Amino acid sequence: MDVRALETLRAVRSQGGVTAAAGVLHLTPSAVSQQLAGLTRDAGVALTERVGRGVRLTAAGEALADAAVDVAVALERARTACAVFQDGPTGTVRVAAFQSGAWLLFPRLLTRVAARGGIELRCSDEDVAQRAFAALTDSHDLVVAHRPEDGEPGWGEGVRVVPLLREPLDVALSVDHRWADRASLTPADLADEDWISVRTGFPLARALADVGLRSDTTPRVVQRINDFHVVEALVAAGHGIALLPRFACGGHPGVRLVPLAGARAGRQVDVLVRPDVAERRAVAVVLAELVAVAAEIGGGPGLRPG
Amino acid sequence: MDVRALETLRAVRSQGGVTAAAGVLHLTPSAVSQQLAGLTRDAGVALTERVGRGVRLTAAGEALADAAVDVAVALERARTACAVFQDGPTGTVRVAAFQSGAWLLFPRLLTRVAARGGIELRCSDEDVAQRAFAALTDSHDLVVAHRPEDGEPGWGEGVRVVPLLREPLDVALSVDHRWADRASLTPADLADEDWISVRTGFPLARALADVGLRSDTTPRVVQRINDFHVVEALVAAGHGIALLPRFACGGHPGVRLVPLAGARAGRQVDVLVRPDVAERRAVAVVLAELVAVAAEIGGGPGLRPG
DNA sequence: GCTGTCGTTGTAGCGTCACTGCATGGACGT
DNA sequence: ACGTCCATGCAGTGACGCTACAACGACAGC
Repeated sequence: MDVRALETLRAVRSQGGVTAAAGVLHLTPSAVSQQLAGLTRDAGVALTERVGRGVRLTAAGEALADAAVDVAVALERARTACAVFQDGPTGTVRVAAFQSGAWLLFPRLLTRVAARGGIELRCSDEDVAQRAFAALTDSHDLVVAHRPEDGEPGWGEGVRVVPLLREPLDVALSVDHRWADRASLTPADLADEDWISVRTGFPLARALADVGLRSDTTPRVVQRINDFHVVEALVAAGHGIALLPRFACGGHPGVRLVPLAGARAGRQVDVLVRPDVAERRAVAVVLAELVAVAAEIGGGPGLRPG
Repeated sequence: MDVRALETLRAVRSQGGVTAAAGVLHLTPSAVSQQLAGLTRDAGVALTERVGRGVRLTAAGEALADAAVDVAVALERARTACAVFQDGPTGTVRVAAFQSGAWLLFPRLLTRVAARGGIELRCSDEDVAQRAFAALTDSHDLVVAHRPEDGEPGWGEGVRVVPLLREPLDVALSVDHRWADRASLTPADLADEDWISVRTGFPLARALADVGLRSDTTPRVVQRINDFHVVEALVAAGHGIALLPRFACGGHPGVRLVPLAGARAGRQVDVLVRPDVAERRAVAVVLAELVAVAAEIGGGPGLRPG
């Protein structure tokens, strides 16, 4: 029973298909298929079953994929076991984050990690839908993801979740808006406004719908923009209002953030990491620094990154 | 980091050398050496160091060998994970035991396992010194070993120990001996007798020395025979007396076993199994049957195998 | 001190195995 | 009904690990 094949099986599960798994493994789909065939032969039971034009893991496949994670963890522990006998944690760590999270965290994180020395950070921002965050753990060591705070915390199977911070969502108004000077706003106040939201399937889309539920209305979404800086520009120009995270936004001079009263709106920012990757000392160090950065930001709501 | 190489490192530790490890792995010493070299390159630290004309594991090597056991366990769990989705436990299990243990346990064990079906037993008797028992776990799934009951229970590193039974040691006399009809004997009674013991380094050699200590004498050993049936034949012919285990001996018509009073003498019978091998369902079943057989024997001291 | 032997380490040759590329078959959407 | 996408099977090729052989170092005996 080959470890590479087990890793492949795990990738097929998290990526949801042979071709996608081949992508993150830097292989051809044919190679993945052959590894699965060999693994199935070793296991003696079917591990995948065809569903439509794709494949899905059987119950046995799921169990084996779970076991594959344990194998990977044990292997990584083995690497760590002899790594302590040499120098400190070293190597490159690949970190992915959604844009506003990247804007909020990466500058401080890079500073702190550079100060420690020995670890090279490879940061990248990824604009993916809610369900796609877990799959990023195949190509990145640490994945900073966000979700509605009241949503289920289920990110996916075989992925460890480390909470970073809860970020309140404020109402972003143009400074020329009639309520720009209000200390707070209720859902009822916002019933008849033009809204700028994000694309459906992305974490903050549901947060706005939840706010609408409080006033028994459906928010009138006139634009769907994912990049918050673009949203800010639109809000400043008076093209609508938006729900924006407090820490990551608010720098635009033409935009005012007003807290929401009578409704609890927020997003939860988590770090996703595969258990085996988490065993790497360098990854553990970066994760700890990430938590520290989040504590700094969450502790003082007015803080800016840098 | 290859799992084969990790397994090789573990074998080098338990076998105490490259050539011996190559033997149990069915490889040439050159292949083992190359695997070690590759593993050392991956680890970044020296895993072995030369001592005399052999090698020894460094601290890093020991740590990595420990981790290798965990990897093997995880891999075996993976196999078991999908094995539950097919049929019951199956396969062949290799069991080794010292001679008198084999005589005592194998017949009943074979009967019980055959009654379950699906598992093929490959039994063998091994006459090795105390320290060599642990190394047998590389070539056998289960190893039945024995040791003086008051000795340290340390069998070796990375091996799981399951106690089977404690077996008292009685004094074996010829039926013509002047004390053959005594109900019990004290160490002082035996101070001036000719003894038949086992070869030095074997478990029961120390038990006799301990009995001698109780009477402040050194037992006069006139023969050293490892096979208890040969010992019985010599005792019956009046060539000396011996310390023999109660359950495994006593069938000879010319020999009488007399309990020892005033001194507690016994041997402890254990099963040695590698943690990864213990994960195999078939091995676990056989181990459970072995424990059951031992309970039968230990429960009624007069029982004979069959 | 020299020699014989044992055990580990390096090198050339070879076999095996896994991956690439391409072709095939099935399933969904237009 | 056709095109597209995805998974799978098959031949070719490359790399990797093993065997066989040779060399070096270390211990024991004369």
